[in-house]
Amino acid sequence: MRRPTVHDVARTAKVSLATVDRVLNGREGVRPSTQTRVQAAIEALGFERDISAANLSKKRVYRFHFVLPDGPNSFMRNLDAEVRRHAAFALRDRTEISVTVVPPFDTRALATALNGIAGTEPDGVAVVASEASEVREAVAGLKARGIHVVTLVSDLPLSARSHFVGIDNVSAGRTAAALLGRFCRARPGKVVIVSGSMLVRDHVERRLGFEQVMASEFPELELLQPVEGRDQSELVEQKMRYVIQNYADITGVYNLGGGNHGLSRALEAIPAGTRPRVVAHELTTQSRLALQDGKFDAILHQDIEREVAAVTALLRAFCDGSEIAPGEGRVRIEIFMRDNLP
Amino acid sequence: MRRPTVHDVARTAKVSLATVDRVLNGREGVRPSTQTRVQAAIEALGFERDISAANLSKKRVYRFHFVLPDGPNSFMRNLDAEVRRHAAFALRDRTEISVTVVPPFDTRALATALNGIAGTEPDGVAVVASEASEVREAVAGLKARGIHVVTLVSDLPLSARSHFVGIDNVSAGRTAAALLGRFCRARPGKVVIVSGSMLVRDHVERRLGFEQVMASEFPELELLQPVEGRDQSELVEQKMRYVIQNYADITGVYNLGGGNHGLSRALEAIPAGTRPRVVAHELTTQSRLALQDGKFDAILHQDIEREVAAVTALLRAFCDGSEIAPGEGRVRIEIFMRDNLP
DNA sequence: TTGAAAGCGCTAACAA
DNA sequence: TTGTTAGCGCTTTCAA
Repeated sequence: MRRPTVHDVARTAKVSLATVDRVLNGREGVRPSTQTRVQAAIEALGFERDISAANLSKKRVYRFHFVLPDGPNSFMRNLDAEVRRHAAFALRDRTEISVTVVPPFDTRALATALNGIAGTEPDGVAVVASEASEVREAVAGLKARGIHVVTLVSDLPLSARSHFVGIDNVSAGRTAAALLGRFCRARPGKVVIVSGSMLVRDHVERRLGFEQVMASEFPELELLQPVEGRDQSELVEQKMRYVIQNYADITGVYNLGGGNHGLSRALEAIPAGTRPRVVAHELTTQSRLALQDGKFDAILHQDIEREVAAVTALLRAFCDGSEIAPGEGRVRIEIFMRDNLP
Repeated sequence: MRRPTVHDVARTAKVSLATVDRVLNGREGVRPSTQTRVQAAIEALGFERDISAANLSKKRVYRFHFVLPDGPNSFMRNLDAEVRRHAAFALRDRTEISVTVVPPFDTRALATALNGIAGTEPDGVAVVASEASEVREAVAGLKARGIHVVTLVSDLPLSARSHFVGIDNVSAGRTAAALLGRFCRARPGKVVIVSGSMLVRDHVERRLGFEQVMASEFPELELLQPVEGRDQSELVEQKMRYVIQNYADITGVYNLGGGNHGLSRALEAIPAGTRPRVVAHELTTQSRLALQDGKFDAILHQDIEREVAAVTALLRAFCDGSEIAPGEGRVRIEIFMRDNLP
């Protein structure tokens, strides 16, 4: 059975193609009675419009702009690379993607960048957000000009952003605690959190989740004051060396931000047999190595490919004014250990 | 800049559209010299064919058939449901999907079913394989008729199947051991493997991987003789009750097959505080409940949605004779704990 | 071996 | 308010 086309609908409703098209696209200039007739025909035939044919015909081009943090953070560099990879791919779907990078943890620079791209009039913007009112205002400005904004990886709630794409970071923190807590039960002691910056929401949320579960399920483990490494390997290494020197019974480490390489190096100060259990975030060259040589026990990961694909799908949907499936943009938290590395 | 179309290529190469199309699709009847001229034009313009326009034009219909195990196994029922859900979706891509179910662990019935669908002449077949020579022969028969076969979830190596879609099951077993071993370190004792059937390859491989890592990394944990539950809750429950009664120091359980609900019920015979750590497979209603109430510690999962999508993508690629990306069809092993449930 | 022309399902300018 | 018609980029007869 051939699936019904606009022609079938037109014939059944006894109207022309153009009228069917008007009804289909909710354009005006159709008498209500005709309207219902066409609707009835659509229902009766179970007609569903062929999206690719529609796109081909309207040769609409979507222009999206990504704003990502600059700097050496491997996760962000991977994200950047994936966006550019995806850009080539998206061209086939009439989607042009451009990218700007801005200094990390610099809310002023981020806001300026966002205000700047308004002038290029893209159809949509994706941004790795930092928490600040100036950033919120910039997002509001874009929205006011009819440019849809989606936050990526780190959210900006209570702003004009239309959607968030990323993992549930509270849940990620809780999962880290569930793992680390179980890993450490054999040897109770102190647990260290390494964070990047409390300026970005994903880090705040991970810490929150981690502390929730630690307190309720593993009260025998003592949490030390978090170490702020600003996602910089050198800083993380230096601060962790200090912590390691000052506390003998560190049994677990949760790095919820970047700088895995620094953490990995700092751990070398401890003899292999007595190192703490380690849970960290994002699978990168360095964290993979650490997993393989046994320095890290588990990595929580977000699937960048899915995220970038979700961003463009969402932005396209916003541009078309089409329905967003609930949970769209929510990416699962993946857990990698040495034996299930992809 | 507009992206180049077949018209541009034709104009540049000074040939007609039809000739460009012949070159593009590798059809014969083009003089080598013309061939190169067209190729040159394609290169020069950086032409890339618009796939959706091509599909629209050829209105080719792909007909794929899935053969899945019948029975109460929740994972298989979910798989079945996902295939049917995907079928509706795939229609938009001119892909018609049909499904047959066959009794589980019955290689004769499976072979008969495979031989039967050859008559309906589909373009491709996806099958959850069982290990048997009659099944291999049936696959060879399909292949001989030009019908591509992809194995799904459980593979059939050394057969005429063109590809496998699923997780790396050895790796899954290893991961289960890496988790369970770490979880059990606080309380050394005996570990039980619950399997479905050694007739299906995925179970064999999981067991292999699990035993590898247990032996090399956690020699202090003693593995009991595996319990065969044939993926049936009642059987798993009954056999596990027996094991629990006979061994006091069971510290870990790995269920690599179905019947999670039975396992869950059997565990209730043990006081909550002293229950073993449990790792199982596949997120279903029952295993989710067990995770939530703390009976299970972790679930290894395969993303059914991805798998079914990969199957159709692969079968389409085989039909079109197009390139298969290396690693295509390989699905990541996901780990779920209570706190990262989707 | 090559080309002209019709058509896939949908949209949009223009005419009525 | 409605209809006619010419495309979008590609494929595919059919004829040359």
